[in-house]
Amino acid sequence: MPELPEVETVRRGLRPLLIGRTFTSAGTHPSAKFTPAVHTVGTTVADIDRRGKYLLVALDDHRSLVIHLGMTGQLRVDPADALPDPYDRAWWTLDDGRRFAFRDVRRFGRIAVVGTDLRSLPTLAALGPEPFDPVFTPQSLWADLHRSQVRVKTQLLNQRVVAGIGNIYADEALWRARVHPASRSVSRPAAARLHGAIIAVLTQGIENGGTTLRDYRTVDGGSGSNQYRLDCYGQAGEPCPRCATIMRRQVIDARGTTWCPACQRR
DNA sequence: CGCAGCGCCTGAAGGC
DNA sequence: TGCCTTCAGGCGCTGC
Repeated sequence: MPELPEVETVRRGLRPLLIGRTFTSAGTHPSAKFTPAVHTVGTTVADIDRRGKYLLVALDDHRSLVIHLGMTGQLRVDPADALPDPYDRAWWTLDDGRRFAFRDVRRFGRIAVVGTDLRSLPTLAALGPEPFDPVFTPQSLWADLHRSQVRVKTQLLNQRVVAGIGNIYADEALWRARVHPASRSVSRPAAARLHGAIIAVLTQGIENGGTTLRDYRTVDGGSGSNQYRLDCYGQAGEPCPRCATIMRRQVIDARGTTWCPACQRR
């Protein structure tokens, strides 16, 4: 599932391929999740940014093409003679003849085109701080978590306390900070550890080009390597890398969750 | 306004 | 071998 490190890796791969290119035609799957893509025809890509898990393709008319990869989304730039994939949900012809494609088997992804003000898209307006932004501090994390009784892991996933975390990096950060995922309150020292752990696991994820468990691919079709560096996610039944206690898995607020019952106490 | 619950999707994997 | 069921889960929407 593409989270911040995966989207950031895609962003970095896409920039040299798309910046300066003009969309000369576009087509989509009939779902309204993808049809807005056609409104970019005739524009030129000025830059590619990211906000949380959203890819922001800045266009030369000051609008932005916003792409969320959902669960199974992939972005590719193919040669002119490449065969289209049956799971391509949106595709653009570029002025150099190549083809830009958004492949998304489960169709959990979506596309929007917005004007100058990105906040006009409610989902972007509601997003919490970027984890690498200086406004995201141990104090702000504690204060935001403290405001709600919702379980800490669920708050990390809701994109309002901080943007960009999904199930993999939530489990990793909580493990690293030694915080129980189902906790409904977190001490100041625990929030400080969690703040550092969030930044650390996301930084490591970016450095490793993302986590490829199944669908996630880089722009060139390659895999990331962070799946070989996971301490917690998917490690249920294995010994904890820190204390050797067998790691446990349980569904918490409808999300599969793995933690160490010894290191991560309530 | 906060939040719980539901629906969207389909391939993979497991059971019989 | 083949059919059926279950599972994975981010997010938009609805309604309390």
